[in-house]
Amino acid sequence: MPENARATHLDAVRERNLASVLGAVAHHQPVTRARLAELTGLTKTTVTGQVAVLERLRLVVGADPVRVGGRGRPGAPVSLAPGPVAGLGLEVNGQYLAACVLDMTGAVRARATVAGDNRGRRPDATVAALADLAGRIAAEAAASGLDIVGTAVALPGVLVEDRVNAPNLGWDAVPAADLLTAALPVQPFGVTVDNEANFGALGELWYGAGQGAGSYLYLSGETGVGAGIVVGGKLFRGAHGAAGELGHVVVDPDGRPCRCGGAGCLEQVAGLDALLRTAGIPDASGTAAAGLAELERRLAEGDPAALQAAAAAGAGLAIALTGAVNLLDPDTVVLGGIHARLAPWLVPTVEAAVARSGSRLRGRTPAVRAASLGTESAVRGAAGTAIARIFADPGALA
Amino acid sequence: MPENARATHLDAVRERNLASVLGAVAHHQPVTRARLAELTGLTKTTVTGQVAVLERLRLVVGADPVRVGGRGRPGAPVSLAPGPVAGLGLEVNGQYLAACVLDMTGAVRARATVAGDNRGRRPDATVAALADLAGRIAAEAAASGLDIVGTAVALPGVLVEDRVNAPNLGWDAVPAADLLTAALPVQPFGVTVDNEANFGALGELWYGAGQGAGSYLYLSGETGVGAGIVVGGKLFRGAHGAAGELGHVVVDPDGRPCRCGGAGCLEQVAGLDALLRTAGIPDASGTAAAGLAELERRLAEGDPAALQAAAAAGAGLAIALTGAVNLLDPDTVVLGGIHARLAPWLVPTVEAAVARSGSRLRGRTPAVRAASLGTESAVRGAAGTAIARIFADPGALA
DNA sequence: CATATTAGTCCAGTATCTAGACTTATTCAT
DNA sequence: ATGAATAAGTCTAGATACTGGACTAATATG
Repeated sequence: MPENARATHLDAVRERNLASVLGAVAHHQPVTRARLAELTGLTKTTVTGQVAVLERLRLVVGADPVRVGGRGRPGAPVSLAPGPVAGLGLEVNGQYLAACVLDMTGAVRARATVAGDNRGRRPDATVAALADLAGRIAAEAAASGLDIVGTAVALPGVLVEDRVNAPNLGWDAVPAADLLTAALPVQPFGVTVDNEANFGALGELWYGAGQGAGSYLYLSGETGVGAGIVVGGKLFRGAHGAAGELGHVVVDPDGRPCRCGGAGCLEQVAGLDALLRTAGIPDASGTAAAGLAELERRLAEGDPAALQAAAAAGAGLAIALTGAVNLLDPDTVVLGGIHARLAPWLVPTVEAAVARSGSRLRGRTPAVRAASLGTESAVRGAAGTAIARIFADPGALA
Repeated sequence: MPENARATHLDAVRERNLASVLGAVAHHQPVTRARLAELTGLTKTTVTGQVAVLERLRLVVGADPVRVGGRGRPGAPVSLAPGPVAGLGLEVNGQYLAACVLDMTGAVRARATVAGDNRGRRPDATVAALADLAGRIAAEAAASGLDIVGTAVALPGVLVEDRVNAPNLGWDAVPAADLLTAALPVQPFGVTVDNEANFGALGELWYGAGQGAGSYLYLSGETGVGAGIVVGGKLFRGAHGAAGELGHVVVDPDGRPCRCGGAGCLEQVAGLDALLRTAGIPDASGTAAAGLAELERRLAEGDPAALQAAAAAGAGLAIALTGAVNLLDPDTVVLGGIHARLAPWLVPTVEAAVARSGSRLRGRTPAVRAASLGTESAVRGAAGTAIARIFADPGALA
């Protein structure tokens, strides 16, 4: 039996149309009310009313009347307001905490990072440190006239029923959303928690290398390897929110056993630890960043072990991504995290494999690119998500 | 910049609520208006009005007042009408054409199959034969008081921008939807064309082994191997509708070259041709069904070559499905087509592999089952899709 | 047989959108 | 300069769909 649609009431129409007008402003700013009416299919009357609401919510402001030289009365254009409404993105990582404030226009208005080893630290201690960082950056934002209305937090782990498993942090079934909601100030849009790969995918989609792609796959490589899947501009989360575990796709049936219980997983050839091991770089624990830098140096020099490590990673990625492309049919594949840094050694292999496989079926070959936001993909995506929630339901600010 | 919602008008509210009421009837029939008001969150007044519309459209009918023994005035329940509104499903396959008529309740009201080799036949000839079959079954349905309002057609190929590539039929960029729309009578809901694996997935979801699964993966094995992906009760089509090409996931990097351009694809170990080859069964062309029967016989006898073929297919499926499960996070995996018939020899291997990999991350292990509709999965899914379009927009019948 | 209880209908009221007339602001031609 | 043409934005009336509560209908209970 097909599923059924949820009932809608009249006020829902208003809310939807408010979101629709705000979205049209975002995509076409600066834009007049008359043009908004064309864009949304609503009448001028309705648009005027909705714009008035959005102005009252301080989400849009009147812009300078940019005349191009038409005939009649010139329109009074509106644009997204560069404040005071803002969203906060936070990120917890093995090596650092990061924060980033975005205003409605998507501009970065504040950012901060706190280095420190979060692996093995107690979850509540990490959450307290994050709340402290959030408090400081919120104060900084307030000083420049911004008001944070929602927060999103990127974690390096899998969400299972509102609990987070993050092996690289030593977190096991931690109710992260609850802890964070309790630790952070109350906000109209509350706190959203998700996987670092998912937010990274959105970050690159909105502000980085994924712009313009309707559907794409973002590969997030650190110690572990994960993927964020975007379809039609939205995250694909799977049935229980655990989609995108690309790191545990089997790329070598006879390969090394993996901490996931399987063997020959992608993570065992393309994760940071695996790369350093194969390249013969000592695992000076806690200095992952240093290890990566050393690997890059040796690759640039042409060190054979390093090149072999990159080749193995490239081959593994090629197999895993070929499979993912056949299964998901994306526009674009973006390599993020360590794989963005190693892109020169990986992209050609991956691109060739993806182009070869299935090309005779699909006709079209997805582009393969390196991420362009570096280590910021996930925080930016998180902050963007906080903003996106405002776009989805601006009326909730009232 | 986040995407924007489309504007809604008042009449859209009416349409949505009409669909909502119809859906509630479907899921809870027989059901009174008062209960429908509770279920949908609409008022009794509104529900009464909507039910009146649905009765006028002949989608629901009054049912016998089933009293359980409450106090007050007994309700006058309504149920889905077992006619005259009906949907038609069609399927084109290498070896046969099939058709199936479903009424609103999901009951099969007519079915027919025409055997014949469609491989290499000209697309327009195949379409003409299909239209002929559709005409005959529509006449049969009309004789029992049914009126077909929409048709869906399952094809063994990939859709690329409204054109179908179906290597097993010899179809290359055939504008199937246009040909079929022209060949079939005009209907309110028109003609929907999709992949056989996608419709098979929906067929098993609604009427077969996938019932109750929110998200699942349906494996459709014939000469080729494809997958239908259902997420949250809806098909996942990917960016360009070509998602689910599981047959071309790499399961053996050193394996045989494949017609897709790659090498070591799943299809090369788990497709029907590959299975027969490995089992040493001569490829008596055109008798695929006979080949499969022979393979089953030899497996039952314990023939070593046949067992080896099944083991290789099982191992390949295990790798491909493990990857798919990690990427998509479904509830359930359903093996369809030839793999349903071979399930006894495949399910244990696949189930063990899927349970092993990623279990430490996700906690939950998807169930692995054989399809239960046999060769009918795809036609049933197609017919169900025709019906589903009525459920999605009942007002379009007016 | 009266009362309680629940189903379904009727009717007035509210919120939202639409349509078209009207006002305002600007350009272009005379 | 001045008036016609043009386009933006506002105002008013009207249509539509839902809500809420009063009302009628049908049945069980005591």
